[in-house]
Parts: sequence; structure tokens; C-alpha cells
Amino acid sequence: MTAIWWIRRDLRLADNPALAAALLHGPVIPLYIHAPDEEGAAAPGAAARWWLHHSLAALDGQLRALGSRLVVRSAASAQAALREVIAATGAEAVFWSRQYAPAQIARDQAVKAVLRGMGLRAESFNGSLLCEPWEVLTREGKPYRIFTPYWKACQGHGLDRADPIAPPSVLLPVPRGLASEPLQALRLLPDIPWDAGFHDHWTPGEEGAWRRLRQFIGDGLAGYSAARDRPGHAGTSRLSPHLHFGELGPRQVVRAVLEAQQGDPDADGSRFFSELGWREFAHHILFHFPHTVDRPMNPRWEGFFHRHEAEPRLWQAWTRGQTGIPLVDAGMRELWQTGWMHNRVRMIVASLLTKNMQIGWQQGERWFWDTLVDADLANNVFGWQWTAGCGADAAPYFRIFNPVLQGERFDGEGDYVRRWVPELARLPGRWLHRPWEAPAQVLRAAGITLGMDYPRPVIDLAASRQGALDAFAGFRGPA
DNA sequence: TAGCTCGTTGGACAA
DNA sequence: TTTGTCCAACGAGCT
Repeated sequence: MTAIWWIRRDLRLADNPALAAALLHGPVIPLYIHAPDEEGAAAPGAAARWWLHHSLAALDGQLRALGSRLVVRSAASAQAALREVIAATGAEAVFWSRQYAPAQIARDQAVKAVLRGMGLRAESFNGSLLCEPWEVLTREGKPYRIFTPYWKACQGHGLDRADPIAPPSVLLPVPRGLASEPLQALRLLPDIPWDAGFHDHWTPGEEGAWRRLRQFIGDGLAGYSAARDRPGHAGTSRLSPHLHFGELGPRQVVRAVLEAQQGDPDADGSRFFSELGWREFAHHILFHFPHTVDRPMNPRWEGFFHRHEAEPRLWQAWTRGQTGIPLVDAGMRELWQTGWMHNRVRMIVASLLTKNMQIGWQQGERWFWDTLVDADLANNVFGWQWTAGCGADAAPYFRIFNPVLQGERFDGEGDYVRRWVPELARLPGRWLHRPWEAPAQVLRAAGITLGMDYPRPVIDLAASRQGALDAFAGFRGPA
């Protein structure tokens, strides 16, 4: 009794409950459907499409090694593609891992109803979260809005509830006649080769994910709490794109870290786990407050973050890493060249855009969406609203990052700025994060003419900070 | 129920 | 240089 494994963002064979259900049912058709128009705001951006292409290729390789292959279809709707494959194969069941963006939920509900109406088994599984959003509620049965109590409750359910499901060791072949499009036909890769540097930093696919996880556990876990804040050092796990595409599930990550902890008393996973917790919380918020896709979680801020929507000079400087503020430029260039940015720097560039520049967070969110390989709707929207001060965060509005002080505190050696803003490489550390204050002879000795080799700041940090504070204080919410 | 405490990631300024 | 305090007011979640 043939079953379709409808593959979405669960591009792995190990610990995959949808695949496991399909295997129990009978011969499995691994089907990837490309129907981005259906996904709304969650349709992958350019950098994520690059990842998706290579991850699908990797999955196809794994499937072929086991005797199967990936079936790829592009279609106007997933439902249409599923019907075609069902008609061609006589499949009697479809299994998939859940997604949590509003458009995806609506699509899946409709698909499930139609398939069941046709007499098929249609079931969805939790393939990407530690806790389903509806499992973790306050005692009043309402969704949490504050991280700490949420995470406490989530952990109370047990992070390591079930044993991981082993990957299949062999698969039955997909029927010969069942057509599949070549991956290239999906046109996921960029026309202009801006992705040239990506391969130096990333290996999409389940194998690459495990290599990254093992590397992190070996090198990074012990010093994680302190090292994670320093963008110039490889102190973070860099698992975010692997998790987004489901090449690893968070349960597998938890399990691997717990096992490592048993053998090493220095390895304390709790800080790292709480980062997984933020990922969970972001999905929890998106599920329970679906309007946050493009509107503030708190309606009080409706209409506030739009004022300099069309300030092209500031916007252009920000996107291109030419603001004249070294840490910000380093981050934006790291993003452009690698498809990723260190988390602390994400907060700092977002703070500059939304507060100092007073450009709407939605604009920054969409830029990140297109340029991050780990772009994840729940995380991205959550992070931007958090920084802008209109999301699930109780912090006061006067928290505005100062990119100079942040640079001096967390990139004191200047490794990060020197790497991504090489024109400043010869500037002494004392001036590296504030080149506009450097004496003329220091700049000369470093081979820098401000305004020529490196921009003067496009915005006055102190004045714009005050401007943002005034704007916040003066805003009384929508009428 | 009503009250209490607390809120990932900060900055400025004074001492 | 480091440390402490303040910067609004609120509302979530617990007791």
C-alpha cells in the first residue's frame, strides 16, 4: 500500500516521523512539491532557495544510495501535484511534517480535508519542534507571551521525550514511470552568481548538518555562554539553516548535546538549549498570533514604524554595508557574502535601522528574508519585532544599541570588523569602531581617507538615538 | 482576588 | 576603570 512522504522542511531521513509513518504503511514515494505561491510570506527568499536546491540534491543522493529517488514536481498548488502523483501511483496515504506559517496551515488543512474526502489517509506530524504550540499554554489555557515562563513550561514537557527514530537502511524503488522534474527546472539558484562564496561556509544536507553539530559539540559547547556573544569568533552553533530545513530536528540536537554532557562536566548545554527555546517560542508566537507576519504583535504600535519608509540614502547605505559605522557594515557585508549574520550583530543592525534610522521593521525583515540562508518566518518576524520593540518582549523602549560600544565590548580585538571591512584593517583598535573620531595622521597612516575609502557615518548616532526616544515617548498609539 | 514581581541580549551618567 | 542607578509604564503570569 503505497504512501507518499510529502517532503517540505524536513529534509532528512533520521528521526523523521512523517517518513517513519510512510515506511510503516508500505512502499514510499518521496515527493517534493515546489509551489511557492501557496506559501505566502513563507515562500523562500533568494538565499534560502540556494540552500533548498543543494539540500534537495543532497537528499536525492541519500535516497538513491538506498535504492529510491526524490520525485520533484512544480505546480500551482500542492494539492494538484499530490492528486497527480496519487493518480499515477495508486498511493493510499500521504504523510508530512507540520509547518506553522498562516498560509501553510491553511494549505495543509485544505489538503488534508480533500485527501480524506478521497478516502486516503492523510496525517501530519511534528517534525521540527520540541513542543507543539498548542501543547504549551498557561494555566488559564492561553498562549504565553513572555519567554521565561514559556520556556520553563516547555522544558516541563521534557525536551528529550522520545527516542530518536532510526533512518531507513533500504528503500523500495519508486516506480520507473513516475516522472520527476530535474532540480534545475525549479530555478532555485540565482541567475547572477552572487552565491559564489556560500560553498566556503555551508554544506546543505543532512550529512553537513551532522558534521556541523558534531563540530559544535566538540569545539563550541564548553565555552558557549561567553563565546556566543563575540562575532569575530566561531562561538555559535551555526545550526540555524540546518534546523530551518529540517536536516536536523531539535530533538536530535538536544539528544546529542545531552549525551556529550554526560561525558564532559564542563559542557553545560542549558544556555544553548535556551537558544533552541527562542526558536520554539518564535514558532509559538507565530502560531498563536498569526497577524505578526506583517503587523506588530501589540496593536498599540500599529502604524508607528513606517515613517521614513522611503529614505533611500539611509536604506541603501544599510543594505550595502556602507553606513560608515564599522560593526554595522561588517554585519551587513557578512550577510551579503555568506547568507548569514552573527546573532548579536543582527540585533545591532536591526536596532540601527528601526530606531536610529526609524525605518519600518518590515523593510528590514524582508531584506533579511531574501539574504539569509536560515531565513525562517517565525524567527525572522519575531526577531525584528523584538528589536523594534513591538513584539513579545517586555523590555523598555529606551533600549537602543550603540554600535560603537557594542563593537568595543564584543569585538574588542577587532577581528570581525577587520575581516568584513578590510579597508579599515590597518586602523588601530582604539579607533576601529569610531574611525570618524580618529586623528588625521592616524587615518593617513592606515591609508584611509574618510568619504573616499570608507564612508563617514550616514547618521549621527547620538542625535538619532535621542530622536527615536522622543518619537517613542511622543507616540500614544493608534487613535 | 488582588497584589507582587519580573521582564535575554542596553546606555548614559554620576560617583 | 568599574560599579550603581536610573531611564515609563505595563502587563504577564504566578501565588
